[in-house]
Formats: sequence, C-alpha cells, structure tokens
Amino acid sequence: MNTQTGRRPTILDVAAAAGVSKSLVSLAVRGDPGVRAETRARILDTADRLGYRSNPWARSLVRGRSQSVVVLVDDLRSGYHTDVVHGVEDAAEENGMAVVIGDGRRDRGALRGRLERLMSLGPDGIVIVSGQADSAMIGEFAARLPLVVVGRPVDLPDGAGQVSNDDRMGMRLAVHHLVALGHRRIAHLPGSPRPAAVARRESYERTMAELGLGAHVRVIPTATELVDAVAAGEADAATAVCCANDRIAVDLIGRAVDAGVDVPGRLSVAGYDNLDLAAQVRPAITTVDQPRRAMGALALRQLADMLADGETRREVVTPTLVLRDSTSPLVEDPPIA
Amino acid sequence: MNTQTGRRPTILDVAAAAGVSKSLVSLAVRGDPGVRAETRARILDTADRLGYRSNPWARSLVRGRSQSVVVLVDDLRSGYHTDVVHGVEDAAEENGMAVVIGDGRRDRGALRGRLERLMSLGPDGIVIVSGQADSAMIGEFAARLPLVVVGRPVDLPDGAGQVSNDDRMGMRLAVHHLVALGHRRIAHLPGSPRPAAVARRESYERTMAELGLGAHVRVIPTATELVDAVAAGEADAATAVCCANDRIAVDLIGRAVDAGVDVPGRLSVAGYDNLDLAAQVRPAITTVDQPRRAMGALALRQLADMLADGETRREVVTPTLVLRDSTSPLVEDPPIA
DNA sequence: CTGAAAGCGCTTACAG
DNA sequence: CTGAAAGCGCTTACAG
Repeated sequence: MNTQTGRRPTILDVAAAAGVSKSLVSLAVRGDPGVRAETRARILDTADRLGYRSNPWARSLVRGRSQSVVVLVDDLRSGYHTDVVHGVEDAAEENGMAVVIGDGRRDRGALRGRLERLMSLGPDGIVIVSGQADSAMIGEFAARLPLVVVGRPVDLPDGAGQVSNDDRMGMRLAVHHLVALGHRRIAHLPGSPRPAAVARRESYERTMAELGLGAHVRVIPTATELVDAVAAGEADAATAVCCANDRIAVDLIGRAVDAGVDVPGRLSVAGYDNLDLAAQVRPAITTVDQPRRAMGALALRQLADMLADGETRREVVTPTLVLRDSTSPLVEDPPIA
Repeated sequence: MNTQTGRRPTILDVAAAAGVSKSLVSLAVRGDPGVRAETRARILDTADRLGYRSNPWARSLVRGRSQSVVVLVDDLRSGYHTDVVHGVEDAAEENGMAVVIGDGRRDRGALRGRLERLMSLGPDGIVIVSGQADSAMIGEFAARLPLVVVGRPVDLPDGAGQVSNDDRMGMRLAVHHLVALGHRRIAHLPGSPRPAAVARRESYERTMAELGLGAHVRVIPTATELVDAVAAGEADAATAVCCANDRIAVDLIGRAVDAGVDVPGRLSVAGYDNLDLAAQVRPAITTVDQPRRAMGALALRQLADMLADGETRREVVTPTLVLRDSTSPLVEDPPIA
C-alpha cells in the first residue's frame, strides 16, 4: 500500500497552487537562471509541499534522452566486473546519469536477452564488459546506440568505442617476475579461447622466447596434468606457472594442496586479474592487476563524449604486478637454460 | 557513430508506409487480436523494414507504467545477493518486466543515493535486498512505490512486503548437526548487530539451552580470541563453532590455518548463507543454505501482486543444511555436558 | 522575467 | 475490423 492519494501532482498542479504558469514551474524546478529568486523559492516550496516529482517519461520523451546508460557484464559475481561497474557508476554520477546494470550470467544467450530487455528502458548508451559478446552482437547494438566495450573482443566493429588493458604487457610482467626469482621451467595454464586469454598465452610464449627460454615453453591444458607432473617429481616438471587468470590459479593451488605439492615451495603460481579471491585464498596469489575502476570511468566518459560529438576512441590502460605469497625464489638448482 | 539515419521511425511513419492509420499500427505491434491477420502481417513487415521500435517513454507516459522494477542490493559482489537478483530476474521475465539492479556497496549512503538515482528511471516497484536499509528509508520509499524487502529488518514499516529466511530454524540446524557429531563445547561467532545476525545468535543460545548445553554457550566476539584459546589447548576451548555467516567462517578458518589449528580435526566450523566462497575454500564449509533464487522470485511475484491489488504479504522460507568438509565428529573424549 | 501554444510518440476510448 | 481525436506530463521556442 503506498500512500499516494489519488494521482501524483504534476507541473500543472504546482503552477495552479503557486499562481504561475506551468512553463515557469518547469523552468524553476530545473534551476533555470531566468527565474526571479523569490518566484523560484515560492514555486519550489509549493512543489515540495505538494510532493511534486518530475515525471521522467515525459521529460525523456520531449528531450529524447533518458540520462541513463546500460552496463552489461558477463558475470556479476566477478569482482573484476563489479569494479568496472563501480568505475562506470562513479563517472556517471559526475555526469548526472543513472546506470542500469545487466548481468549476462556467463551465457551468451542470457547476455543478449538481458540487453534486449534493458533496451526497453530507453538508455542513451551501452557499456559492455564481456568477452562473451561476439562482434556481430556488438555491431548490431552499436548501430542502435553509442556503445563502448571494456575488454578486448576479436574484431571490434567500427562505431564501437573501446577501453582495454594491455594483456601483452601484463603477462610480460608476470613472466619477468618469475624469471627474476630464478625460475626457468615456467609453464602456462591457458584460459578460454577468448581474445584476452589468447593474448596472454601469446605474450607468455613471446616473452619466454625473448628471454632465451623458448625451450621451456609449456602450455599445459589442465591443472591436474601440471600438478601430477610436479607431484611425481618429473625432472622437467615446471617450478613455476603463470596462469591466464586468477580463477585458474585458485583452482591450481587447490589441486596442488590436495596433491601435497607445496605452493610456492615446490611450485610458484602467478595469476592475472587481481580478483578479490586472489587476496583471500592461502597462499595469497601474486597477480597482475588491471586498473578496473579507471577502465569503467574511461568507458563512461567516452560514452558521454560519443553522445556529444559522436567521436569513438580506443583506449589502452597499463596493468601492474601485485606481489603476494604464491611466488617465491627457486630453491633447487635449476638446470641452466 | 551509430548508423541511425536522421530520426527514428515512429508509429506514424509505419502507418504512412503501410497505408493505415497510426492507431492500427499501435494495435498491430502490441498484438491486439482485433486486427485482421493479413493486415497485421503487412504492418509488422513494414515496421521491420523501417526498423521501427516502440518508444518506451511515450508508452510509459501514457500507460503510467514502465514494466520495470529496481532491485537494490547491499553488495553486488556477494553471491548471496546475486542469487536473489537472479530469482527476481527470472520471475520478472515471466511477467514481461525489466529489472534494474542497484548496488549499495555495503554503504548506507551509497544505497540510498543509488536508489534515488534509479527512481529517475520511473520503475513500477522496488525490491530491497539489504540489511543496511533502515526502516525509515524503507518506509519513505514504500510510500512512493510498491516495495518488498528480502531479509529481515528490525521493524518493517506497514506498506512494505517481505520475504525472509527462517534464521532461527537455520541456526538450529547447524547446532543440531554439531551436537550430533559429538560436540558439546560449541561456540558462536556473532555477526553485525543487524537483525539476521541477532536472530542467529539468539537461536544458537536458545538451541543450546534446549539441548541442555546452556553451560557451554560461548559467544566469542573475535575469531582471534577463539583460535588462540584452541591453539593454546585450553581445557574449555571450543571444539566446534557455528558462525553467524560464511564470511566469518572463512576468516576463522584462515586464522586457524595460520595458527596451526586443524579444521575440522581440532575445530569444526559451520557457516551460514552458503556463499559460493563456502564451497571454494579448503576445507569446504558446512553451512546453512537459504533458497535464494526462490526468495527473489517470491519477492517479484509479491510485487506484481501489489501492483495489481495492493496486497502486502510476509513470506518466510525454510533453510537447509549443506554438509561439507569443515565439520567432523569429535575425536577427543569430551567432558560429558 | 512570464505566459500561451505546439509537440515529443504513444494508447485509449469512441465513432463508424 | 478501422480511423479521427484527445490526452499522458513535460520542454522548448516564441511572443510579450
């Protein structure tokens, strides 16, 4: 039961009660400078007394703008996505815009369905934070509304803006760190076939080659396989791993513990993404951090710019390495590479 | 750059192109049965060809409804909240409604600010999933729109609906489980002073008393204190703990590991809420599960009913115990209670 | 500074 | 089955 007595007051009711025209009420409530101070005060008072609230639909209808954007994420549960969303929200607040969050639930169909539903709210633009979204879908929605992608899809269609992290640089940081600790037999646990994961794997391979460690390149498909080799004490088993992302690193560490393989004692593990989880598990995971909130804020500002002048950009931000407890100096004598 | 050439087509453009009146187009696109099949087909074809999409603002303005609801959560990162949101979304989909998610970021001010912003979208109703929201705030918004609270705030104002889990029953399940495993010195790690946490603590105390274990009731404020006592081998140290929620359980287990206290060997730990995290950590945590999606769905259906007939309900759902690895039978001889 | 008027794009009776 | 008209609540020129 809401206590609205009859219908909500409109601009007309306020005008009548304040003894002015409705146009003047409109100007006053929007803070237009062309209204005498005392008149404005009287009108605002009346509006307050009547409990007047501007009708958003009427406003949007006549302005052709809703002052809102949709931010669509792959998975709400992921701290990664949530941080980006917070960056978008903070920048939106500065722009006086509302942000509507949509959750793709890690499912392409759900992602699309959700966006379609949210389009019915009449947003002014779209931010997509998802590796799930294919470029056809992105292109289709970019044709309807200004759109910015946070991340790195295969081939971003023209007309879509972009904010991404430098995956190549990030993985280099991880590999360099492990090498600096004395490791040579550094394996890689790859992620999905998505672009970010592919870029990270390629960077791993390239960086190893650059460091003269090409012979030690091992892309190992499953954590089990890797852990088994280490547990069995195989001569060429890896002493360190860089994972495509933190989830994989967490899973790996779990399996290592189960198999009695000490991390980082016998196996140093580096992650990527700096999820909350990476700091929560034991040992806390050394990982690559993307400036997620900054990425979200950049995305929203780019969207605002697109709304103003239609300009599209591709922005790249630089990741950093976060040192924690899952990596340590090599203890055994490694065979010289 | 979006490829809209000039302005978007309206119902009038479709009407002209199809050679009918605009009212007929309106009826046809909404699937009104009073339009001859072939006419409808022609109109729909034309609409498609022109890329016509109904303007949501105009529709909402004239209908006085937006077919959308806001669901406001305390913390998006929490799997608990996310599951409730998914329940709301699924039920909303059945009702042809869009759901707009707002994130309170575990901060009362942020929660309120976000809701206020999202009100500018003109939602038809509000679902609040938050212990943060005080009853004044709930009352205020419930006076503006139909509102349902998921959870259990102190004194829910009239006019707000409610869906909650039976915290009393849930904590009973946990305590009974530990007692069945042979534990007697069962401590409790309390949560915040929020209602759900208080109800759980009280249920712990009451259940212990019912089982004749009143003498063993120990509400211990910090995990450190508890772990220290166990590590020091104090004679009356707890052999089991039921925590007010999973976060506390995770923290406790982390500290226990750090202090060399084996879980569940020397200390059985039960959580509450069944967060994703509870299954991910080692040992996986025995916990109490709330039927979160069901709660979300109930909330939305109640909202839909309120929209239809203004009826408000208080619904209570029953939690269940999920057995995992953090609890085990008592090994030492316990002093008989 | 202030008011009368048109119009945003739709839906809803109301006549035919 | 179909069309002409009013109206949802606002904003925006346009006159005064």
